[in-house]
Amino acid sequence: MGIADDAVEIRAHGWRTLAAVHGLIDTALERALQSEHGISVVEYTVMDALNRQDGWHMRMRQLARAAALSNSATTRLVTRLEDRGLLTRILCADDRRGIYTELTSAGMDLLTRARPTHDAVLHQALDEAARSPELAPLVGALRGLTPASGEPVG
Amino acid sequence: MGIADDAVEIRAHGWRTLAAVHGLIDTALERALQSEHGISVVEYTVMDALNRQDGWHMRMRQLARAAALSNSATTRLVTRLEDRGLLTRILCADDRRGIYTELTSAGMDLLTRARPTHDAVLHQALDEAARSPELAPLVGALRGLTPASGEPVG
DNA sequence: CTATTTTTGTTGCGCGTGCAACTAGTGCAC
DNA sequence: GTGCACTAGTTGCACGCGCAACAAAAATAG
Repeated sequence: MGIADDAVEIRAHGWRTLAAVHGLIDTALERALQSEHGISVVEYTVMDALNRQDGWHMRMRQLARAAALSNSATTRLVTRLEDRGLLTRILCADDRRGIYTELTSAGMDLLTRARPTHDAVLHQALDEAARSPELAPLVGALRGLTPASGEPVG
Repeated sequence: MGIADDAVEIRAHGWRTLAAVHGLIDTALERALQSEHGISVVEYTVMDALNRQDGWHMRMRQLARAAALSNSATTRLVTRLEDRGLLTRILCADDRRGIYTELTSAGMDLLTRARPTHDAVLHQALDEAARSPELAPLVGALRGLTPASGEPVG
């Protein structure tokens, strides 16, 4: 096996590890957020992204990128949250194609209530992943990432 | 903001980054594998896991863990692949609850054809992720993981 | 041996998703 | 101005998913 083959295998291994850790955390968060607050992980992610803008609006397209969702899924997710009164659609005046979304106060309340659950479960899931010899290295690397570097994901 | 709050924020940031990279790669792989070989990422993952056992059987439960799937999803995924002649169910004699699964030669062929696509797209997606300042650190950390340490994910 | 609990895999069901096709609005060429 | 390409968001549709309930086999208790 040559150097090039090694690189391929390292990438594949890294991807398997990444997917495993992601699945572990995602499943844990999904169950906790769903049972305790009636929202899914993507819904939490979108609301958190909106709140992170601190009063700023976000377009559907940005939301789609922030949540790694397709356009259609984003449309329906926003519709769902709007029907529940957690956010509002705001037509943009200068570009009549664009639609801004904004958290309502009810949305912020729910987010505030859900955040402790989210953070606790995330903490717990990471610890559990770190207990697996296969996943521990990635979890360790994750802890080294600093929020300071780079731009927000959305 | 205290030290504890920093830890919470670092975890949340790491998780957002992880999810973003995962989504990027997963979407790219999904499109490529689906259009070029007619299989999904999970299907490829399962077949790859089976092949990795090198002639060994795997039980449904192991497959479920390896692919981060529920029991029901695993049942249907195996049924799908079996209907396409890519793998076979093998009843286990000593434990009549257990069901082993094994790749057929057709399954191995398809896997062999799909692997170059998978590896190339993975390479490309990682490079694209590395171009984002926000995601680059994690991609770099991923390259540092070595396949030698630890046990297989399943 | 019989009763209970646990494990393994399968099905009914509702729901969220991506893709493709579509409508509506913008920007550019000329 | 008119025509054309592009972007933003929505809808029809088929499909895979998780959850809960289930059947069957094994392990454990008495």
